[in-house]
Amino acid sequence: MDRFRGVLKENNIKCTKGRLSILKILEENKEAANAERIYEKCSKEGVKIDLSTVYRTLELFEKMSLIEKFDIGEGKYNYLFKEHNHKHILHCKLCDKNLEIDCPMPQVSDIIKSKTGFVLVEEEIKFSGICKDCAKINKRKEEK
Amino acid sequence: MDRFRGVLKENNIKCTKGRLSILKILEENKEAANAERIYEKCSKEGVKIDLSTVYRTLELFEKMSLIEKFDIGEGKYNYLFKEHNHKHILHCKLCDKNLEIDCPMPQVSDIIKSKTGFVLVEEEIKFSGICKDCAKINKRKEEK
DNA sequence: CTGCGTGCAAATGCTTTGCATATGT
DNA sequence: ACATATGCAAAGCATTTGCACGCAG
Repeated sequence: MDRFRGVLKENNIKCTKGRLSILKILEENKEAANAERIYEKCSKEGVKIDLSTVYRTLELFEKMSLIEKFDIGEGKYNYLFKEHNHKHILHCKLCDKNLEIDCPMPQVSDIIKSKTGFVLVEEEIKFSGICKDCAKINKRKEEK
Repeated sequence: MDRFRGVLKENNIKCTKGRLSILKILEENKEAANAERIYEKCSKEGVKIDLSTVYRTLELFEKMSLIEKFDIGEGKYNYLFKEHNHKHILHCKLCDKNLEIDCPMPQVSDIIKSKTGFVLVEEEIKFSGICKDCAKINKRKEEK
């Protein structure tokens, strides 16, 4: 349990029972969970906490890069402890610049799962396109 | 303009000024648009219509498979005229069954665009995983 | 002791729905 | 004429925010 205290201290986050409990729950969870689910788990562990506090805590953890928040559609979000996160490269076809983004697959994966019950275990993706800056330049050319 | 009347008739949808206008706007739009944007375009064309009617019309068109509704996160949706829609195969690694889904890339694309300004123009994806039925069987095995 | 964290209630923003009226066929 | 489409206002729902009080450092 002191491990979690340490994590919070390292990130200059004040220790409170709620935050410790949420951190623990997130760390133990392999799968992404939503605020409600985390709220319920807190209750089960006897930690009385308000749902709004759960949201605020998750927001804080995300800002501190302890977890990743991802949008699963319908205005809902899941939260996942950062551990095996990986990135993707967006390669601009015009300027050859590379831009790094968090892997968007957890979202796709969750969407597909909720709609079809299909669980993705493997995927290969290659992204390429046109970056913001090049898009601007392109637009200017078109306007001439 | 009669083209649109025809489309509605074919689908047994009553013709109203609002529906015609929305169908026209959708057909002319290359990019996916949200209800608000469609509502604004109606107004610009002098078609007075309520936002709730726009939503109901979009819901109807989607049910009739004239358009595709896709979730772009934050509880928001975009609508796209069906024309160049393509599908993907989900291949189950356990039973070898194939499941067809609408390409999830428009969503990913819109999400990436809104967050980074990067416009995807090309992607290669290969999905494989475990289908609903096999997941069930697997679970049963684990429980033993 | 002081500022940050919290509970509670109310607000938000997009979308959906109920109901009385208007409109297409 | 009759069912169905529409406008208006109000409800839904996950998430966010304002405010007064409470607790960690």
